[in-house]
Parts: sequence; C-alpha cells; structure tokens
Amino acid sequence: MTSASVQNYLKAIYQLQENSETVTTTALAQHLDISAASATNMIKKLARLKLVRHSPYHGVELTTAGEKMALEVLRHHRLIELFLAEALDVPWELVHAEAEKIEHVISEDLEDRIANFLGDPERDPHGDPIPTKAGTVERPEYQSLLDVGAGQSAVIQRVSDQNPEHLKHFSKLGLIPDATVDVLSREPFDGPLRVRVASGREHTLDETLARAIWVTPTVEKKAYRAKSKSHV
Amino acid sequence: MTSASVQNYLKAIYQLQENSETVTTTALAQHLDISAASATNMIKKLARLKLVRHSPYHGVELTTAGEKMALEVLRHHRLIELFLAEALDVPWELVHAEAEKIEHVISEDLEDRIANFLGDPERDPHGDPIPTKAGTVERPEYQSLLDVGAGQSAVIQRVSDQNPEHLKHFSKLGLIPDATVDVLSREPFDGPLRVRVASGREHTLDETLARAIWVTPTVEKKAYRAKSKSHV
DNA sequence: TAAAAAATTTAGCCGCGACTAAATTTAGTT
DNA sequence: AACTAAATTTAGTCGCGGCTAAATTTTTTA
Ligand SMILES: [Mn+2]
Ligand SMILES: [Mn+2]
Ligand SMILES: [Mn+2]
Ligand SMILES: [Mn+2]
Repeated sequence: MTSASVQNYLKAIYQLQENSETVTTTALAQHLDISAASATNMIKKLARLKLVRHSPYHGVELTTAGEKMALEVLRHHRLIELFLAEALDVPWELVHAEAEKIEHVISEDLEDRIANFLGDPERDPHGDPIPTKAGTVERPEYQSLLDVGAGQSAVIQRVSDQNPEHLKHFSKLGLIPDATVDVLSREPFDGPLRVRVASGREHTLDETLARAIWVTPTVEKKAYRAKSKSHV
Repeated sequence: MTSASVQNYLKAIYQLQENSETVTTTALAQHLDISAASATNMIKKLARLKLVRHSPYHGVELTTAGEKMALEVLRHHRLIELFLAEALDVPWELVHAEAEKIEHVISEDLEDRIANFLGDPERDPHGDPIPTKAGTVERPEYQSLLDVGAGQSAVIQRVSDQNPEHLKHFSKLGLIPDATVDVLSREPFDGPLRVRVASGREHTLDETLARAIWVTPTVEKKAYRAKSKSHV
C-alpha cells in the first residue's frame, strides 16, 4: 500500500529520532542521500498522510501512526537480516543491503513465517532489537566502547550496521555481539583504543570504529587501575 | 539496473512466446493487466533498448539479449519459489505471489547462495524448469492431462502456477509433480475427467483444471481397454 | 471488395519521487 | 540590532510507467 520510498523515509526519521529529539530536513536528506528539497517534498506528503508532524523550518516528528509503520518496516528489515544470516549463511556485512530491498516486498504472512522459523528472535545479527508484531521495541541504553575506561572490560551488545567494511573488520577481530572485550589503554584526545578480545588477541581501534560498538561494562577485573569513568 | 517493470514485461513476453511464436500487444496487456496503450509504450522502450524486436501492428519478439534477461528473472523467480517452499514451508499456492516481488530485488550473490542451498535444483515447486546461471533452460514437451486417454496412466510433470485456488485444490487431491494418475474415464465434448491418484482416491476434474496439469504418459496398466489415443 | 469491427498506436494527461535554482526563514556573529 | 551564513522551502522541471480518448492500421464480415 505505502510505497518503498515512504517506508524508507519513515524508517530514517525513526532512526534519527533515536539520537536527537527532533529531526531536521538536512539530517534526513543526508541520511537518505537525497537533496534537501526532495526531503521537504516528502515531509509534506507524510504530514498530509498524518504520519509525521511538521513544524516548518524546525523539524519533523513521527506521529503514533508513523512510528508504528516505521517499526513494521524495521521489523521486516531485522528479521530478514537474521534470516539471511541463519538460513543462508550470508555474512553480516551483506545482510543489511539485501534487507534494505526485501523489507518492502514481503507479505505479512511471510514475515510471520520467518519470525516463526527463527523462534521469534529479539535481536538481529548486529545486536539491534527486533520490534514486536505489536509494534513495541526495546530501547536499551548502551555505552559506546569509546567511553569505557582503560582497565575495564565490557560485553558487546550491538554494532552499527551502517558500514559494511567496518563490519567485515569487526567480525575478523571477533568484535561481535556477546563477545567480551578488555579495554587495555586509551590514547588521550579521543585517540585510538587498545583492546583484547576473548581469544586473547589484542587490537587497536580508532575513534570511528570504537564509536560504532556499543557495550555494557562488566565488573572490573583488575584493581591496579581503579580510575575508570573520570579517566581520560 | 533495469526496473521491475521492464523485468516483468520481458518475463511476460518470454512466457507468451512459449505458446505462440509472436506476441501481440493485446496478449501482453492482458497478461500484465494493463492497458494496450501502456503495453505499446513499453514495447517501444524495450525496442530502443534492443531487448525486443517490434514489428508495429504485428507483434513483438525477444532479442537474444531480451531473452537472456527474461531467463535471469525467471531463474530468480523459480529459485525463490522453491526456497520459500523448502526453507519456510510456504504452501505452493502462495510462493508465486511472493516470488513475483522478491525476484526483482535480490542480488546475484543472494541468488547464488539460494541455488547452492537448494543444491542447484532443476525444477520449481510446480515442476517448471529453473533456467541455469548460464541462461539456458529446458523446454520439455509435456502432454496436457486433458489429452490422456481413458485407461492410460501418466506421471504429473508440472502444474500451472497461475491460479492459487487451483493449486490449493490440486495439492489436496494429491495432484503434484511426480505423482502418478490413472485416467479412468472421460466425458465427451471436453467434459470432466475421472482420475485415480496413487493413494487410491478418485477425483473428477473439469476441463479447466485438467488443462492446467501437464504429464508424461506411462505404459498402460490394463489391457482390457486398449483404445487410448483415438478414444474420447 | 467495401464496410464494419478489432487491434494497435498516437496524443495528451497524471502521480510519484527525484532534481536544480531561487526565494525565504532562521541562527549566528559582530 | 544589523548583517551574514546556513538551513529550509518554493518554484519549476524531468523520467518513469501508468491511464483515457482519439486516430490509424489490420482483419473480418457482409
Ligand atoms: Mn529500504
Ligand atoms: Mn541490522
Ligand atoms: Mn515480478
Ligand atoms: Mn512456479
């Protein structure tokens, strides 16, 4: 019923809302790689459809109906990602691009069958929560690996799926959801991060990479370096 | 690269060519449920792209390039049908509609993974041959169940996937590829057909249904009714 | 073989979702 | 507070793939 374009806009607005309260035309345009004028155009259409509230020159916000639609698309997307990974061994840096297209064309019946096949999963391969059929979704507050102090260890909860090259790199290093990492040291001024993974291997992550990994800290292993939060 | 519309037109032309040498604008329009004017429009575009030869007022024909593209789409379609049936138990009357959409959005890599998962299959769930990656396809000459004489038996090779209600009915009766049917009797003037399936159950099929089932005849089981081809 | 019917193409239109260039509004700076 | 820069919207255009109505060509029928 609603076009793939409308679905992509709603999904983008939802994802931008996760970071900042209100979503600007420019942010939306950049996220979707289109011109600002095109974004304005679609925003006006979405407002007509009562899927967003538009405060001209100030930003856009999903209505309840708009958020529900966004979550439906997001559910499709993440179920498909996991399904491709599980059923066909598609590597996790490729599932996003495939899901971006397939999410718009599957029936509700197929969605249900995929969810059932996967045992009603709660996370996609990157650790992102899968919205429920009812239209709810978890919003766990993770910490960026960047903000973990030296000497602390943490469990990876999710990894940004935006950059396939980064994903490929992360899986090579063992930086995947549920893996434990020890932060060894941190260069000043947001410099690179030295980490050790469960296998014992040590790796250096620059700021951009570390920012794409979200974790929950575990209890500190070693006491000889107690300074953590205030450090750096 | 090429749009879903172009792909659907090419596929439609290919399938119409299987029955009649040349494909008319009207036949194409009916097949795709669009106006004749729209069909003409797209035909001219396809001709510009060298995917068809158009003889105005007389019909259209795929070029080698057009046929290759049609077969690529058809390969996607049939692999997806079989994959949905095998991996997710989607009933065979539903796989066609899903595949009709998904066929346009999967990558070549995903196509390869699906083919590999299925063990490079040769037939889709309805018995239709799956084109190879190289762009070739079998064109077996089956006989309609309608043309099998009383007393003969036959092995079902394929069943038309055009009508979901018919498919549902066929699977209920056990009329699926590789099943053996005995034709018991045939009413005159293309009247209904009485058949027995392997389970021993007997069913009556009207002309439309019988025409949708394609078979290869087997050796005759019983000699007391030797008249076969000339009978009816 | 001429007239009628059917098939096909042409002409003109529309909604969608993109674009650029120009106008407008808002935010930042001195 | 005025000026400037940045963000946003408006205006106008385009290609795509549909549509209807009218013109044209082919086929059928009388
Ligand atoms: Mn998408
Ligand atoms: Mn993901
Ligand atoms: Mn299709
Ligand atoms: Mn089929």
